[in-house]
Amino acid sequence: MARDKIKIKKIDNATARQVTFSKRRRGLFKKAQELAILCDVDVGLIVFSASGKLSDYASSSMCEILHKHSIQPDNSVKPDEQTLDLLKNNSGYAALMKDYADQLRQLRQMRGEDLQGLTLEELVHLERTIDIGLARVIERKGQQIMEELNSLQQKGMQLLEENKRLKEKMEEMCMVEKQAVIDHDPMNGFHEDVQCSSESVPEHCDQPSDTSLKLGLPSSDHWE
Amino acid sequence: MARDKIKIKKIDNATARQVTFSKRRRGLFKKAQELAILCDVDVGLIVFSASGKLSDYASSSMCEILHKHSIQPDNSVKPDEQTLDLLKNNSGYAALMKDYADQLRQLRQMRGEDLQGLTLEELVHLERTIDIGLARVIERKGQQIMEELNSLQQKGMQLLEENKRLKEKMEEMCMVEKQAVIDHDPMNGFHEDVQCSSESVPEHCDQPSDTSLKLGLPSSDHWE
DNA sequence: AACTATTTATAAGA
DNA sequence: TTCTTATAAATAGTT
Repeated sequence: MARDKIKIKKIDNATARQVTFSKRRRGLFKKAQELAILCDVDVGLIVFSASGKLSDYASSSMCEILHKHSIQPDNSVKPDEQTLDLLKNNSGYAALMKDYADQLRQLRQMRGEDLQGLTLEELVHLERTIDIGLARVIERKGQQIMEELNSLQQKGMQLLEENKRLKEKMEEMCMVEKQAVIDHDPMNGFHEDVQCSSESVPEHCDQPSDTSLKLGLPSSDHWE
Repeated sequence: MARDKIKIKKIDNATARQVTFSKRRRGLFKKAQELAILCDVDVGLIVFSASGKLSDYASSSMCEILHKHSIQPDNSVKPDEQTLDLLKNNSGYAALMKDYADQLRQLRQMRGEDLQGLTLEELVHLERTIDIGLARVIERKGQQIMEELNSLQQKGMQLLEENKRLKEKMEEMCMVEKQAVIDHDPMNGFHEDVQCSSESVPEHCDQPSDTSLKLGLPSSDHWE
């Protein structure tokens, strides 16, 4: 672009190359900025020198531009690769994957899968681990059963009390009504039979049958 | 840069702006490519048009450039955010994390930890799962024990046979030697006592004691 | 880094 | 969008 026309290929002379790099890099960044301002668009430019030094320009924030770039629908394949690349070079991810694989193996082995490779000692250790876990689960199950039984019992008691109270109240009411009937309508005994039946269930009683269903008591082969 | 000099500020006329965008974008990408080739450096360029369409150039892969960018020491804060951002917006990672968390929970529960939140039904199911796993581990342990016992037994048999063969050979040799002694050195009976002792152990016998050590038989409280 | 002859990019117009 | 063209900008080689 001056004095001589040049071919676009790597400049052999290292010094000349470095000089050209400085000049053209400045020009490139200027052009990038001009484009962003003139046309009101987002521009991101990243340049690594031969020595690995970074220079970048971003009309907004490079982070935002990279993010936009990563979620462009057209590049739906790219960001995955990119993400994977970032992940693979990310020690945290590597550790996570290791943990994940390790966990999966342990879980499978606790379920009795993939036991072929284990030594007798490892099998014994695994058995003990499972045994301990099983004991804890059984203990917790027992507690849970006791809690639910107690809860049921309490509810039963409450219902009984409620029932008793209601009965008393009803009888009282019947007495009052009877008295009223005696006082004002001595010929009508109809009310007594309907309203004072001991079969009646109060409406605000919390579904007693439903509670026992929710308990879901285990079948006998699981009781300890 | 032509006909008229222009001020670097947003072009008001939308059409003119779009035209300039097209022209300058092409120029910018050309310059970027030239810089990369001439100076043998990595260049990455990202441009979003006003309508949000992306165009990019990367001398190597954009992926590589972004990665380099992300690990530049100066930008050590940025890439973390960026990586996290990418990760959070990446369904694969989200699924992995979900799996990971789920696995961890299952593993802990099989070990008898974190049981508080489980219902009685879940506890019963967990118990059955563990029970099945335990049964498999115990079965596999039994197999392993049988295998190792058989292996030991076989080795013992081999040793016995070897021993027997050696004894026979020795006796044979002693006979020959005796004969030779009788033939040529009737006064020397020394060799017989040393070389024909039945206590000798052949050198190529595979460490029999070591095998039993490796077996690592379990303590009695784990036998079924 | 500064200079300058040229090449290149591009603004405006078609 | 593309082509044209006058002119601004960029820059290769030199100092």
